[in-house]
Amino acid sequence: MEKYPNKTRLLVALDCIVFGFDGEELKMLIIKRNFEPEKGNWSLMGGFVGKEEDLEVAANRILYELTGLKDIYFEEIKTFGKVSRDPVERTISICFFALINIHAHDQDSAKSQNAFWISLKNKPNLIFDHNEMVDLALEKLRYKAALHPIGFELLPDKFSIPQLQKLYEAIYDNPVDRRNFSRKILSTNLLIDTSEKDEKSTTKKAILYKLNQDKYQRQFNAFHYFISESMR
Amino acid sequence: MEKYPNKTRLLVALDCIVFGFDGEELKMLIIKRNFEPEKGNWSLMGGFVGKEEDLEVAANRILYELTGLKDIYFEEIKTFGKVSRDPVERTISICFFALINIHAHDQDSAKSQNAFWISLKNKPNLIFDHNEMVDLALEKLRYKAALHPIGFELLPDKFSIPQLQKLYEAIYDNPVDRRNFSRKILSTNLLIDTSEKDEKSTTKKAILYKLNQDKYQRQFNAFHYFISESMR
DNA sequence: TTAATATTGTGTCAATAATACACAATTAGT
DNA sequence: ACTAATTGTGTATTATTGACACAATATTAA
Repeated sequence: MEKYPNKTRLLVALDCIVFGFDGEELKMLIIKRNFEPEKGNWSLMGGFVGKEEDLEVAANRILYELTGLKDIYFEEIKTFGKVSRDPVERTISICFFALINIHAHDQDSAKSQNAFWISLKNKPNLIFDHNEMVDLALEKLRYKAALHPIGFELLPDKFSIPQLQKLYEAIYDNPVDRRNFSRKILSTNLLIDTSEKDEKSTTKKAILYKLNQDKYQRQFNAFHYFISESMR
Repeated sequence: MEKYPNKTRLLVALDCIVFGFDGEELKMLIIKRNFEPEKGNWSLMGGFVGKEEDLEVAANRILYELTGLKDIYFEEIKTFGKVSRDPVERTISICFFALINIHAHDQDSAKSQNAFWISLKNKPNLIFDHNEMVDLALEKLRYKAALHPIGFELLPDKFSIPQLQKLYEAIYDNPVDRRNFSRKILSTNLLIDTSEKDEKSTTKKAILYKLNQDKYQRQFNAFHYFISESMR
């Protein structure tokens, strides 16, 4: 089994920031720990990598345990590896963030993990280096969403442009010009008019669009400049 | 020592793609292995993370062993963790790329590691998943260099705009319009005219510039769009 | 000494994109 | 039908990009 002699073997964990959007604020899932160490304190969802488990498989497993969802959009951020980052025993943690439609996840899965949605603005203190992880995740989300059509992952299948705008305003905590935003989004040709309207609205009902999945996947890595530099 | 019971501990390695530029072509350092496994074959420079060694410290150690340089620019790419990626024993590898001035590194350090510079265009087959790592490193370098002034890390302290242009042409394997490139670079105000000239040139000698270090560090994360989308 | 050659620095112009706005249309509730 | 809130679309100005031309500098060879 151990064929490289005299080498150190370490615990390898994954920790995940799950972002969601409720129509008003950017939210994330955190866990109230009901186990030691740090029982009762807040942490990110995580888990150890199994002996015969690929890293990607472990990430999907952890996201599934938390949300009951498969094929979630997620992205690696950084591997945290300070010697004493976990005071119990040295653990390397591969940190990633995931984006989900907040209304689509399984409530029971979240409950079983003791998970709660909180607004990024009221984030409590988290254990270990998890605060640093969240800061980096938000930074990466902002970076990525400014250039690539990543925001759609946080919305339902059908959504209006005002909804999308509110999402961007929540991500960047900054107002966006309605007219210019709409023009930019429509010029990408990523949206298909469903000819339905947003019935939730109390005044003029906005047109609901869906993603052009083909184009979305083909052009995902293209630059779009959704958000101007000064706002990021 | 082992305080999380029943959990798997894994070997944790680092593997590094070191890029350099000789004035004509984009190059990288690879190792001819004189040890088993895969003795005689080509691989990336790497090493295991020590028992009491921070990840960042290990990365700097490995880069120092290879190049004799400290404070090198490097950036994490991804952590590779397929179960059977190392056929000898399961090993997680944190992959990163580094950029150095090819003329500044220590030849003896490279020799002691059995390292050689090769052009990206003549890259031989590498062991394990190292080919995949190089592909990803090049992709990340192209992405990053298109938006951020990362290219300067590959040049000497004093360099001309034509030199910088040749570097970008090498990175993207594509010709660049001289006039527009020059305008774009100068408009960033990142360059300071040293009022010296490039004596290597056989015709009109180009002006040598140096980096405005202050501005470089302050605006590193600003978007610059050095390279148009169609070229990346 | 001058002409030829290669390369560098700078300039122009049209097309495109970004920014800052204004106005008309839709819907629910008075 | 009038009001209030919100949505969809338009327009004028400014800034940036992309395609191109030309003059200046340095070396080499006639």
